[in-house]
Amino acid sequence: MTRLILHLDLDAFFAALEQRDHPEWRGLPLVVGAAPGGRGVVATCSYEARRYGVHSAMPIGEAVRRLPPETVYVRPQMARYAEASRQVMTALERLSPVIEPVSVDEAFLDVTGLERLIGPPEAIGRQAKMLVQETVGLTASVGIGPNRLIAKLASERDKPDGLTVVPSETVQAFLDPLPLTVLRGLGRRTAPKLRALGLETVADVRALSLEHLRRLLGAHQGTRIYQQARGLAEDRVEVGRSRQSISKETTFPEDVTDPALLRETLRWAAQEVAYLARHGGYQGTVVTLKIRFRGFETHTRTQTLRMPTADDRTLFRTAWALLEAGRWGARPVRLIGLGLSAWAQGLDAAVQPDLFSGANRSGADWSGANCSDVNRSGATCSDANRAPVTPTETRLNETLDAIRARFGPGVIQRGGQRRRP
DNA sequence: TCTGGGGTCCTAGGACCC
DNA sequence: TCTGGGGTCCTAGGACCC
Repeated sequence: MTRLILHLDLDAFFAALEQRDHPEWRGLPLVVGAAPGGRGVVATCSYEARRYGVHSAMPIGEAVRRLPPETVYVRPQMARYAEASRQVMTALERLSPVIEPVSVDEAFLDVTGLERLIGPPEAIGRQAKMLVQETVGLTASVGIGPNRLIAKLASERDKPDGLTVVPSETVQAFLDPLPLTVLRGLGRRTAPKLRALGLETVADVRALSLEHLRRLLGAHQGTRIYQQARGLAEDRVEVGRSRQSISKETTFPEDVTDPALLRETLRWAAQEVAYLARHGGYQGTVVTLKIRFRGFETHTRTQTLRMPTADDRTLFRTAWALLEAGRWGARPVRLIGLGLSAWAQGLDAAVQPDLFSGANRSGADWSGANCSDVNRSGATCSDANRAPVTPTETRLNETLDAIRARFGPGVIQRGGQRRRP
């Protein structure tokens, strides 16, 4: 049976939200991302900025070089964006309850059968865009097709504020002239392998045999590309997919050799990850340490624990032990971070929300307390309403403030948004 | 140009067991 | 003396995506 899959993508989401809330920024090039002069990239930029060739993931320095002086630079406020995203997703549920958000600004909906209620696919698409406009006052681009790949490519066809429907009969004609990089999995590394053979478009890829593609890209990847080139892809939309891992990492404004600062940063990451895990009802058994040295050389080390945990001290101790076991010496560190994954069977958030966070609801006052002996169930000082800052965080903030004082404001990027006293 | 942060999934090798 | 095949788990790295 042919399904009808709808993909919706909010146009320049972060930038559009900033311009919505700051009328004085409308019509100007606007960049959401790292501070100019800092060590980061563009997260999103307004369409006015895109005219200068600026795009997501471009190093901020390069963006500054290209953009005119009147450009507005803002730091991401993820909490605000997440809230708007939730509003959008909730509104779209009224169109179809079979919805799978894939990121903060994108979702797939299975709208199979809605034609009887609403009308042709175009009418369903218009309905989706209207819901977004009414809810958050933003435009979205919508694509509709028989599977996720086609729906997604259709939404990219006509941006911003576009609506493209690709019926099954026209899938191949739609796909054939597109550059081969539109296929999922043909990126920076893999695409050149095919270009080396003189291939440019999806039609060119379709000329290769399954065996040839499997030899070139590996059995799994080769098969997937072979199918995608023929318009065949996943058409299931998974409701309530739960996450597989939680991580926190940070790039220092300047490479760090001081072990104390690495320790404090790792402790901060452990607290953040543990906090998120407990509030999501997760306990994980695999701890990952991530470290990136000067020159961008990146390593990961993992350890599988005997017992699942969401305790920040366990995460920190495990990660620190991994770091010491790495024997990397005193090389300048660019980035450090920590992750938790491999949830205890049957205990993820979808099944047992908040199973592990009950102990955190006591309302006890941890502020300024020594949190080393709170309890064994995962509660620590970093919970209690999040308002009091932990001693660890205070120390980290002091260190980061010192760096700010040396390198100027705005250079410190710490992932996510949080309440600060 | 000099590369964020948060993710997902895959591969490949080695250990270990039957 | 030399040497199996399969399954599972763990680990490191990498490609890719938004």
